Amino acid sequence: MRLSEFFLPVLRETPNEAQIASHRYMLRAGMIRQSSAGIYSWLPLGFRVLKKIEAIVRDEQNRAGAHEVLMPTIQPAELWRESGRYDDYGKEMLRITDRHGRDMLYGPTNEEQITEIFRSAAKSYRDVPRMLYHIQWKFRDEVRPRFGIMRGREFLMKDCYSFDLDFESSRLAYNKMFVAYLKTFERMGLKAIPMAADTGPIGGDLSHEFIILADTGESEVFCHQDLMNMAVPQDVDYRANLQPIVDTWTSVYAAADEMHDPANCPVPESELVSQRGIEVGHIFHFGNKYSKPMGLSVTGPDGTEQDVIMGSYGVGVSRLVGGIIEASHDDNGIIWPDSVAPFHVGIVNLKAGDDACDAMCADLEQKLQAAGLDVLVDDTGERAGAKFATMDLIGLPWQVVVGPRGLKDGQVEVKRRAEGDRDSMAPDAALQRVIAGTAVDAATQGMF
RNA sequence: CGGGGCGUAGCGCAGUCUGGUAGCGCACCGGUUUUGGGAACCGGUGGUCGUUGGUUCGAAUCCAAUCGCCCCGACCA
Repeated sequence: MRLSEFFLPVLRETPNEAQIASHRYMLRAGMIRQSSAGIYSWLPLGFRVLKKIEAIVRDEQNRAGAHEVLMPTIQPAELWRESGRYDDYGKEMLRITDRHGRDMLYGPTNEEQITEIFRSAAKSYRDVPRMLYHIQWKFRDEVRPRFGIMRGREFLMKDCYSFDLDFESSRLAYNKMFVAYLKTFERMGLKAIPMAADTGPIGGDLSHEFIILADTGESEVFCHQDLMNMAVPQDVDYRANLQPIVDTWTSVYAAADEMHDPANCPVPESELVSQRGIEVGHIFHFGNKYSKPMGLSVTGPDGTEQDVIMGSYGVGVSRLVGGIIEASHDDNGIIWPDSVAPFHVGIVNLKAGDDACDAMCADLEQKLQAAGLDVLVDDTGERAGAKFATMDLIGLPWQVVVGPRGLKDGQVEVKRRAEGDRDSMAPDAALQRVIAGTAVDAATQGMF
């Protein structure tokens, strides 16, 4: 991609409404634009990150055995009257009346909708277990949207729903999602802590929040230090028994500040870690909370009708964009993990229009693309300092600097955004270092 | 929903107290000299001062209403 042809409206100064790092940088790096309170447009750079995160979430859901569907954003009120939540949900639900006077709503979540879909199709115990998910925009009319994309009113969420015959089977689904979440967040370069959570308005008796660690996070998390270094399982067989993995992760102390009681904490202070964090995922087992009132049942092996046992599993996809920035930035801008970077490498042409520089940049771009990397070439007429500042701001993992001075000696410079140091080397060596040093996520390969 | 703050050019701000017809920096356009960490100089473009009503000879400025946005708290993917 040539920057001279791209749409990247960077801001040199921070808009005064943006207080936290992710909001400031998303606005400055031209990733998003605010439409109204808590509602944003995604510009090309932000859109690429959002889509890459979505692709990774999708890939892990598929691996766990869930099937993707797509439900509408607008739902009929009748469904919510069936579950009883139409009256319970309150002002957070955006209610709409269509031209015929029918009560509709913009979905804040999809338990009712998925229950309706499943009940119309599932009749026998042979139709379960199943897991269905979708990645769709939600709307919750928050009283106070804030922190940019992190607590918007409109947000992109992956929500998965499990359908099982009994509790024990449902627990297997819960465990699959638990493990899938560990892997999903790790794949985005995040350290996620699963924490036992209140089941809240959705109800039920088994629930975990997944909190990613970031110094600027909203809530404080207390946990045993062992959790910090716990290895996320690789190459998981989702048909195998996952209970040992879940047990390993849930046996270690972890609590949000409202649940944490320093006086009665089982972990000695020397082993206790206190960190700030952001909730990016939440999984619930909620039994027959929806299946019972909405009449979702199947005929069991013994010929009796049984309520289907359900769970729901959410990931805040758009929130993750902000969450990753909160977890990974410095004073100069964003530092993207390879897997979700909008481009893996930025080539800085210090003298656009110079034949040698132009040719070198084009050659590097072509070879990096051939190796499967997403490449942004700054071929604008900006001065060097401005180009460097923009590159640091948008946070691409690698920068390759091509200028007449270095090129005279057959050298280009390679800079790793995270560490900041620059090395001069021959172009071939630069290619090799960047290609070898980039972990392109398979789910994002060739997306753009 | 309680408390606080702010709406003046794309962004950051001054001007409001004390009314006299809008300004600064950056950005943008043209030119010259420059060119390896946000260049300098010259010349330009761009604003119904959030909106509506009122007071006044005259309102960004005073009064009233209204809309929007942000921050703190309670609540949430």
